[in-house]
Amino acid sequence: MIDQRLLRTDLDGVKEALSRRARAGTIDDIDQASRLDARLLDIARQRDAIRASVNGLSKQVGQFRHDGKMDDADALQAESRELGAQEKSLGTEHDEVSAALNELLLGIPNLPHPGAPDGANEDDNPVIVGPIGLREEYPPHQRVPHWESAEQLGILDNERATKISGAMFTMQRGAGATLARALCQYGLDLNADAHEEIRAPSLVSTAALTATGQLPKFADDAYEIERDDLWASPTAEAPLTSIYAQETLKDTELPIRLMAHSSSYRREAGSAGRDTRGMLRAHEFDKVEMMAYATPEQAPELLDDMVARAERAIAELGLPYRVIEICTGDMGQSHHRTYDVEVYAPGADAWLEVSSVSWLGDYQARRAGIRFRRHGEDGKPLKGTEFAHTLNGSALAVPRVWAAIIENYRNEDGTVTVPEVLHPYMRGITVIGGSV
RNA sequence: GGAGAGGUGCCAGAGCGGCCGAAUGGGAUGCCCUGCUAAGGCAUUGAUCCUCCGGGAUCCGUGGGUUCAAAUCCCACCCUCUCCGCCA
Repeated sequence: MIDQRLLRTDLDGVKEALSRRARAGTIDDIDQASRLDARLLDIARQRDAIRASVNGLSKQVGQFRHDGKMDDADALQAESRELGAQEKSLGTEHDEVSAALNELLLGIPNLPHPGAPDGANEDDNPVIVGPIGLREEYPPHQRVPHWESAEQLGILDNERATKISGAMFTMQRGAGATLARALCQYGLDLNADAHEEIRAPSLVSTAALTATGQLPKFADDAYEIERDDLWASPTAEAPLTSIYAQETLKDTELPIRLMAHSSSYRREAGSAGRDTRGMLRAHEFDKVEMMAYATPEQAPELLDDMVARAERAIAELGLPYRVIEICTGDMGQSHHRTYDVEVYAPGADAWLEVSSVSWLGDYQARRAGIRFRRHGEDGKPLKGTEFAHTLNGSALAVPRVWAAIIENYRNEDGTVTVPEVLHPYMRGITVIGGSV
């Protein structure tokens, strides 16, 4: 959520920033929100004034009754009762306007960082690193898409996964399953130097998904477990961000950096029919996620560090990759500034997004009620609190990295060499397929 | 799922429907006392919103209700603890 007060203090600035996002209707929503905000303020002032009178009268009533002046008390009670009726109607109006405003605000995207590149869509995302490790030519045996080679090797069995759960579910077997698990462990170990490992719930509350921005606007993208008012977490970002919801942290304990391996569940409602083959897009997939709570001052450096970590994971696997910055037209609703790491898969002949690292500003913190208190040089707490900044990003998205390994490391005989950094986790498997 | 107990400030813990944003104790902070420490004395110690900066409103698990007035009464829900059941 953007800062509601900006609607009063810098409406033009908000509009200017959000117009860069090229999302239809946003400016109208801002105008509408601004009007509602003004009205709400007006109503709240009136209501508070009436409440003040009622409170004052009630006190007098108490005094009169205490002194035995019942007639005076009765008179004041009557007066107060009338005020109460006024307050009630104002209160109803206040609640209605407040609900409408809140709904609007929850749908208004975050303000993009001034340095984020302008652009209309994903075609305008500038490449800022690489490509690194990309070959001029790929031999024919690496031009085989993984859904063919992996099925041949017997390490991917999506046909049977479909039998179990339907289309767009995947299943790895044998060395393929081992490889998927190895990637999780690798992703965690690589970042354990700076992150606390979390194993969080996979089913999360409506509040948790609202905090991160998936709700209310993108409800169709998530699996809902209606009976229990829970949602299958579409990313570990959701549970990780709600860990400190409604808490006030100390600036001295920031940044708090967490990582989690989790399964992620997505209905992929908006991308039905896209990337339906292999491991490129599935309803359920595993990844290792990084998350940070920070002060506004710490955030830029953390963003760079998290991108570097995502990059390093791919680089050390020996996969060709590049880093792009997401332009204003392609950014997610909650994002303030975002970088993607993409890996090249020669078989599918595509750049696959394997990490998306974002700085959310205080957008999610405001929704989740995550605050922090500053402390002075002398270590004493200062007056007041601020919303924290949050950042998150995938340290390693398993399926697409898995696919990229199968395609990039495919040998002429159809076997797949396991990247060296994964050897500690592969139970001795260094080559997939062939006579092991 | 069943039975019972409970959810109050940084912590513990009290709270007749009005004098309760909240006793008391602990902690923390400041000052005094003191050669130092300990002990002691005094004081301070929540957040959010609005503000004509005087102040006003709200918050005692959450949401409703009763009342001139609710931490206190009523209803629903959530969570925690104990016992039983079930279970990895």
